[in-house]
Amino acid sequence: MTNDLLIKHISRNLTFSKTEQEEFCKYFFLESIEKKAFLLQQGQVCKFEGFVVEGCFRIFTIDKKGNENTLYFAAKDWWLMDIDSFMNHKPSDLNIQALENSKVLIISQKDKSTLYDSLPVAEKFFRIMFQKSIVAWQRRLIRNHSLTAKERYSHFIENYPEIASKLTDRQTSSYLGITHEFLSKIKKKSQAQ
Amino acid sequence: MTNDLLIKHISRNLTFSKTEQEEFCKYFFLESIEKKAFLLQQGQVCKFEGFVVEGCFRIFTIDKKGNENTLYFAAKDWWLMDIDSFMNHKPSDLNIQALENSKVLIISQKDKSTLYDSLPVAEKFFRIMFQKSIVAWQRRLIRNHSLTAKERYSHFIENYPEIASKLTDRQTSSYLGITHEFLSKIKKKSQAQ
DNA sequence: GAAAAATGTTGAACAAGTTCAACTCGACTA
DNA sequence: TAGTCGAGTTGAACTTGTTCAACATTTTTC
Repeated sequence: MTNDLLIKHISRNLTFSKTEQEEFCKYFFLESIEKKAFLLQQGQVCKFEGFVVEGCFRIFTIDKKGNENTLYFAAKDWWLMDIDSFMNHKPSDLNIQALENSKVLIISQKDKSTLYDSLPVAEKFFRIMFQKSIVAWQRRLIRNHSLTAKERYSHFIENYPEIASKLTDRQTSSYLGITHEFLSKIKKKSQAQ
Repeated sequence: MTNDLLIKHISRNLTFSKTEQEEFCKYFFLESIEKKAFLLQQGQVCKFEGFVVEGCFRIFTIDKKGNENTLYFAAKDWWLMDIDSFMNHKPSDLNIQALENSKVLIISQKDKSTLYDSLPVAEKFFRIMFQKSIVAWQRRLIRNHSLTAKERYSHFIENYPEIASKLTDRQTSSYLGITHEFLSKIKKKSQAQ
């Protein structure tokens, strides 16, 4: 079952009964996305939430100067959406693009509200997920303020080696908040040592 | 009642019945904190969650070089805690300090679990709060990557004038991720124009 | 399999932001 | 009342990271 991964993921955080597991999973359907295809493009309203089963995605914005800014990467076991757009029914600033052929368990916005109503423990589950997510955002902000580009790069490849290995330097640099030219220079320097 | 503000705050996001409001509020107690006093210091485990009723707080870390890094400011109507420490019962990296004489509605960790169990709609409420918080963190990260220090400063004082007016330049600069010397130079330049 | 397009590399000039040290000013304290 | 302490200012030298342009290399596309 493709839902096995989702159930395992839930169980890492909370104990669901068999019935609860089934109720939770029944709203999700599996979708395959080809490399380079977009699950969401800026301007669209995000009407789904996704859980990555296979592959990898990049979530990024494009600013006024045309620079891409990567918010995060989502590999297997990660959730995927534009929360702002999803919550407030407004056009998204984000692009969600597959970095390779991928599979995602999708739940529609409508079904998500139904799920919350029918299964109170789903509220608890997502409340915990969101809490964890905040911790990650806070830590990333502190790293951005207190570490140099080189230190952030090292941190990234050490902590997310599987993701890092799938990326082009341009994608990595847009996550770190530096230019790709400078990343190239950082890499050269660390080789030299 | 000191709980009026809390009830108003909830109502902005969700509709609670009178009974639910009472059940929700009964776990909170009001605490007064003097200017410069700490609600939490790094090394301690965060065993509470707070809702600011009056005053203002600064939540910050101190890194290895001794630099202060402000995560956020919490004025009236904001929530206050170290989520990581609270969730995982581990020593906090954060300091929560009152910038002026302040009042906070406090709920203990123990009562928070009781509240979640006794009032399912509390799960929904905090789930929504956390979602909103993530949106704010994501936006801040993008600003940090795509705007200059001067632009971030302008954004801050335009969007949070009440908070900004209470801060010293050192506090502001530690929020923006720059040195206080550089903030001083930014301010001088924008005066000149 | 060739052409086109995107990716990575390098250097030189530049801009943004830091560091350190010296100085001013007010506020609190003995 | 003097003294100290923390906050803000300024300048000079420095470091980090950017920009632009040229070129090499790989990947994609037809």
